[in-house]
Amino acid sequence: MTNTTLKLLAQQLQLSISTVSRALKDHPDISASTKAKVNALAQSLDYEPNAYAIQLRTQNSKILGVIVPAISNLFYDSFIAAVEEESRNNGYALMILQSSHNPENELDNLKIFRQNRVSGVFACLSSSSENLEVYKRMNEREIPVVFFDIVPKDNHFTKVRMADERCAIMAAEKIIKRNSKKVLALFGDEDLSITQKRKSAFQKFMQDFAPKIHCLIAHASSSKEAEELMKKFAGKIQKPDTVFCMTDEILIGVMKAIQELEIKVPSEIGVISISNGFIPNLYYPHISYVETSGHELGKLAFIQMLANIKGGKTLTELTVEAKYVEGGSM
Amino acid sequence: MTNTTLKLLAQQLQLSISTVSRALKDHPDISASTKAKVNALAQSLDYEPNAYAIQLRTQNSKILGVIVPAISNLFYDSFIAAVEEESRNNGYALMILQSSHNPENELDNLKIFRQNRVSGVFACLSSSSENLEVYKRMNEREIPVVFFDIVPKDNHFTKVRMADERCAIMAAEKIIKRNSKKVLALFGDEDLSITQKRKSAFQKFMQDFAPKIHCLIAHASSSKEAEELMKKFAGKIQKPDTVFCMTDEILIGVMKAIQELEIKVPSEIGVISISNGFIPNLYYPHISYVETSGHELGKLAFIQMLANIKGGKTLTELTVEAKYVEGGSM
DNA sequence: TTTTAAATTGCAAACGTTTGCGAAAATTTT
DNA sequence: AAAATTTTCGCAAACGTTTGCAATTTAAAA
Repeated sequence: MTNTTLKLLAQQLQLSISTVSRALKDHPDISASTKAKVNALAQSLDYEPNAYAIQLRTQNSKILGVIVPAISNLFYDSFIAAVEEESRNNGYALMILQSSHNPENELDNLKIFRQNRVSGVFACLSSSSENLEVYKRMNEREIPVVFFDIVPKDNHFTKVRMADERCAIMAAEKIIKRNSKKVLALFGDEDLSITQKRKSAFQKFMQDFAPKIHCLIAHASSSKEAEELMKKFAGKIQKPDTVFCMTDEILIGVMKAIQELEIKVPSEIGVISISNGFIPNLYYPHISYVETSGHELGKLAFIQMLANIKGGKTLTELTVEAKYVEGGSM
Repeated sequence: MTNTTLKLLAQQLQLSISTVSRALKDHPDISASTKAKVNALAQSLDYEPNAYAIQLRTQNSKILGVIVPAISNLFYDSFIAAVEEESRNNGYALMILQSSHNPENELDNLKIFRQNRVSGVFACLSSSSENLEVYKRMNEREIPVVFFDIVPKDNHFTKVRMADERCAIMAAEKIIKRNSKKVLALFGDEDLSITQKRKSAFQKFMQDFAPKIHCLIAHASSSKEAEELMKKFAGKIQKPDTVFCMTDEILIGVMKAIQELEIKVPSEIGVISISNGFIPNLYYPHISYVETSGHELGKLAFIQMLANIKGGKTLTELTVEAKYVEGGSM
């Protein structure tokens, strides 16, 4: 069965295509009676405008692209969910592609976006040492790009991210309040900018406000590594009394070790993490965490995108504030 | 900066648009020398075909739609990830929308898909008692629909899902092998078809092969409910020695209760679940589970989609097999 | 050299919209 | 009743492709 088109409607009504088109969008030039007729027929033939034709004609796709390293990820999926929601409410549809942490895929994805003439793209870099040429090219073509989470240092771009420094500092505050003596602080991959930010803020704050607390800093680039680090340090004579986990991934590893070694939380060890809350709430007691909401970030990103699309360039770096959520682990 | 078009290339090369078009797609009619010239210029002006124009002309969008109840979900996101991967490898782009468990959103989403003339849609029903009219309308318009996971009973549609009965039976087998005396079996929302399938298969198998095992059946429609049920039954005089969790959601609740009550796994209680593995592996010991892979399902769904697009109708219900993954909880 | 065949390219229509502008019809003003 | 105005509508071009067919050029055969 062939789709109903303006042409078809026009023929059946003995009207011109342009009249039908205008009638359907309630153009003042068209009389109420014709509008009624047109709408009625359109309804009954369930006419649905062909998005391609519209986009071709208007050069405005009403489609936004999203690139994430991986869709199945507790943080990104809530980001996506938020962006999707906002998009739908604003008449945009979403095209989502994942780079699988592979810069090559990222290029392919961007190509698809360009070919589909998306109105804008949300991008999370798949690696820190990224070639930003492509993104510059997007900007040249006047396709706004809003970076989120893992953003380039270059400030020719619009960026939204969590207030990473604040997150780390809030966690540090709690650790100090708890009267910890020895803390194990586990961070992620060393050359991720997010790691650097969180780590340096954390270290500085601890240094400045509680120089007596003994701080063990270590990096783990996987859950497994975090688990092993935790086991290693828990085996030492002077065990840490608090452990700080920079991400969910690390928390997962740490908790595995804690469960296996049957260490009591919070009496034997305090645990605090930065997370969106899903993982921390899986355990008993719930793990206390500084909340980084993918959802909030998504909403902020969307606002930025809209601003970019509408009003030309707004090159800023925005952050969303975090808050501390008390579990029972501290 | 305006986008490069065939027209522009043609002008610069003093060729006709059609020649340029053919040259770019390596049409045999065009001489090698012109092809070279055209390609060179296209390259340097980085020409990228306008997908809308192509789609308008060819009536073939190369875009697939996906509707899930929620993107941020451990099962669906791996499904999406798989479909995305396959799609990209086959030259399709993905448009993903979520219904947020709201049939009204589902309708909106389908509308967007129709307007974008997607080549096909993967759909997971947002509620069991769904009005399938819209989907029939999709089929009338020759837009293939492949249902996954939560599928309609009506068999006018192509469906892929987990082999739910087999999953439940495999779990039951393990429970019997373990010499359980009293098992608590927790299922999800009672009127979901997936619940019905898993439950009836489970019950029948237990009845047939181990009628002496005392089976407590209960339903929980949230993690919280599962937690409370678990606590309730663990408080009884005759505690269950094995608990079966139909989904991740239920497992999460059960594990919270188990951790809180400090019940030892597996010595005091055995735990088995149906899951994709992420949640079960968060605990120590790892929870044994029957694996339902969103990834596998995604791949199967994509194959079905391709078949539908290419070769007309193939109305079948396919299932992907499950396998048992030993953790340390049984 | 002429005829025939093959290789190479261009013309023009079509896909389904939107929109500036002009034309016709209906209404109001002189 | 004629002129001026307003309301209502249609024409046609444009967006960037693809593709059947015709036209031209080149090479091969007679």
